Amino acid sequence: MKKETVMDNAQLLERGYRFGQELLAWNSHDNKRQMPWKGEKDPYKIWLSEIMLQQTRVEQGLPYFEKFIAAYPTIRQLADAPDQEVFKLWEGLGYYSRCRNLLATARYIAYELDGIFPNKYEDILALKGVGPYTAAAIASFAYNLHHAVLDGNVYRVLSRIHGIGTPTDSAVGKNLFTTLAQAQLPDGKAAAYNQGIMDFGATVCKPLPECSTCFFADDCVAFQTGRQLALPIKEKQLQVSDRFFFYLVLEHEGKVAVRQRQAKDIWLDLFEFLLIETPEPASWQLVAAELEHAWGLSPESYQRVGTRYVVKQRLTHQLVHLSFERLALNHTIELPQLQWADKAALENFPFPKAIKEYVLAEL
DNA sequence: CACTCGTGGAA
DNA sequence: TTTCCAAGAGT
Repeated sequence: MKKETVMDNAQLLERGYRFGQELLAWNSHDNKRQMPWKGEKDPYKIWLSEIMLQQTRVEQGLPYFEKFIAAYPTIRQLADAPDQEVFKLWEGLGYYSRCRNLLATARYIAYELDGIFPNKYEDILALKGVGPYTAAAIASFAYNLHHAVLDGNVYRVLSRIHGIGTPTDSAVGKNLFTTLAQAQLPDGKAAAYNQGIMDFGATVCKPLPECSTCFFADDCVAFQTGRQLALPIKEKQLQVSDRFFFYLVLEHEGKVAVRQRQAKDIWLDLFEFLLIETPEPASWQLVAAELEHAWGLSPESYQRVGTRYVVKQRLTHQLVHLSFERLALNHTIELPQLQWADKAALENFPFPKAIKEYVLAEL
């Protein structure tokens, strides 16, 4: 009901049309933002860049894009790469399910679709790791199909120019802005408009906006009513919980024991050391007891070497407290999913950022 | 569908 | 220091 109330507003639609025309002019003459994939028509490169930029700043994702294109110039080369090699290239970029889905989709296109990237919106949307935003981005940039992108920039721009206070992180808000974004997409200009509105949101209509340089300030409802800093509205506040990871870095004859995370949890598919997780900060006594109880490692079977290494890693919903303790074993042991790697070979394993930093600093 | 999945930079 | 949030998607 609310959606129709807004969409039936002729004033809003007219404002949206005017914004589209002025945005296209701005994009042609005043948009100075440059990115290596801008104007790119190779769907592989567009797809790769869009996956990498999900919830990721351009400056952070750009070096990864360059690395991937250098290593895998074509989608078939990506499809043929070993998992661990690709994860190693993705290491540090975060949201590692993107990497898993990237590989699955590359192999699907290379071998099920004979290397031909889909060119219909519904087929693009069906790809693993591709949602409404990425499908619209690929469809418009590669094929100029009439699909409007809706990302954080677009939410911000639309909520401000129209003065819409409906929370963008609500179901109602998502439907409303999806409909509105599509409704004001200029005919035949999907690629330029989509690129323009995201650049506009990133360089002018930023969280802290530069309204004095904005071409639309005179028509912007938020600016005219002094609400540009209050929009968009988000209603949900995220909860951050503490977790305590105690890593036992087992060493024997120049080798280190590592294993791959397999649970549906943070850092799925990445590597780590033998882990004891506790609900509260753990004392060495507690860890030593667990070490003996769970894996039969008595205090006589190892020596503590080096110093305790402690670090905190903040994730979106968690604050992980990591402790590392090096243990030199008298005898090697066999544990499920545990593999002994040469220290020099650790650089081939993809680790979470905090563990990689530990490896570089201490091993 | 509410919740979860990293990391880095800015305010 | 803490908080926000950035070219979102999967479940």
